Amino acid sequence: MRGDMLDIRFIREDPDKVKWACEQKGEDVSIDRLLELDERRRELVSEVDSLRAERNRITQRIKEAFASSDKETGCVLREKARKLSDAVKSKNDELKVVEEELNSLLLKVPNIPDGSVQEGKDENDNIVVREWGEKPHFDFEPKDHLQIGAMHNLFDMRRAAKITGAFFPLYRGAGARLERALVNFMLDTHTENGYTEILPPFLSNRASMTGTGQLPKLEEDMYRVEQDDLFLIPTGEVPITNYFREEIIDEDDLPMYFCGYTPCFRREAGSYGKKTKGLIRVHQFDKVELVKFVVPGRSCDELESLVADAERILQLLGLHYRVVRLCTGELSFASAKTYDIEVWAPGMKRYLEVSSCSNFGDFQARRSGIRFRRRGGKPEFVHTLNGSGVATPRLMIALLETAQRRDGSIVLPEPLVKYFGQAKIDG
RNA sequence: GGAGAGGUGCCGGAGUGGUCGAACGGGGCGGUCUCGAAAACCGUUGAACCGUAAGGUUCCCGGGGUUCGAAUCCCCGCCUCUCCGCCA
Repeated sequence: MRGDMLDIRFIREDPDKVKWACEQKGEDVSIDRLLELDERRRELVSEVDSLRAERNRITQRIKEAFASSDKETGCVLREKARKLSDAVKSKNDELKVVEEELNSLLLKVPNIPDGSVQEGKDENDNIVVREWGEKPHFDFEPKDHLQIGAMHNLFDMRRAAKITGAFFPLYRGAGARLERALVNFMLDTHTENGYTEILPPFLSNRASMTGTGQLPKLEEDMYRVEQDDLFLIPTGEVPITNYFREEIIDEDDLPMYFCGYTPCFRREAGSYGKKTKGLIRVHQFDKVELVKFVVPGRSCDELESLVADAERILQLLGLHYRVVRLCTGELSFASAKTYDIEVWAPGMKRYLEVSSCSNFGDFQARRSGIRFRRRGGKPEFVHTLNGSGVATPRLMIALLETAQRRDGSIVLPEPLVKYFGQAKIDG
């Protein structure tokens, strides 16, 4: 359906489409400059190649000359080869400069929205594609998670701020145990459903961050360990997707499904004060991530089932939610198509995004060199997908607010009981 | 952190300045044989870039350097292994 998008060839063939994508996603990249560089690059490559070809021919003759003790010819040729080598070098340096700029521009070109995504500017253009369950009714005024948390001493944001800084969470007692229970419940649910569990490193290097598309754009949004040039992962997507960076996967091994628990670290630069009460927006949160590697033709269907797999968590917990298809303007840099899952938090009286499920097409695979080979064929890029299945803080918010009773106790949904160890939080 | 060893194709493993994109073995693929299979035998089997093509160029962990010429020599980095130290 879609070709080799974001391949330089694709950009060459359909620059308008790429420009449109940049516009839709609000990315400022000069495609014209990029094409200019591309053309210059090809010119230089030809020049360097033919210079080298000639150099190689002479080099061969030098060998022969010396082998037949024709020192004179040998020396003359050697002088000639030396000059050619110098020429190769300077042309090649020129080429490197061009390639460097070309490359850095290329890395800033966003993925192209899939044809099934509606055009739009902001969240008002997102489309609710379905809802599950309904908003619970209370015969009392439901408390929000902060009130509930305070009542049962589940978190302590104030002291967490002392330890680290504002907006770092700290769970305690039943709160900590509930967090742990949720993570385990989700992991078990997904592994029973065919996902292989991964527990990856929580820091990633620059190459990995570039591979999944966090870099270069989001450098400022990530915590960075300067000394080692590593980044704290903003999502489990990064380490899990990069698991296969620079590899050629056997076709028979596809599709591959992985899930993994990781904490996620986000600086959330500039977002203070923006609906950031309590646990809703924090610098560190836990998440179970789902990642798929699939054959190109399958990724559309795989996205639908990925969303369904994430939804299952909320269904099992009996939480009302809706699924939203993001418009072009709301898509992330790397995404071709994204569904958000928003769970209803009765205390906050609003929907909270707990999952974002995306099809990246071959965008990430291309950047990270993740390929597969069909029988007897040439390597091709896989398609990658991922989604949260799901993020805990907001899940916990929705759960606490939904499961509260008039007396302030929390009655846990049945599937969670064996993980939590008891059916109720009270007293 | 200290001392050594090493990173070569899908895998194992040669190669230590030209004739090497790379011996040899295994695997894969195709074929012969067979009722079929195994075995045996024969053939084939890396990737990227430029080019309509013919063809050319590059790649032996990554980056620099020496040289007419580097997988092969030198320097830096990354990674792996062994030993010592330290530590959860």
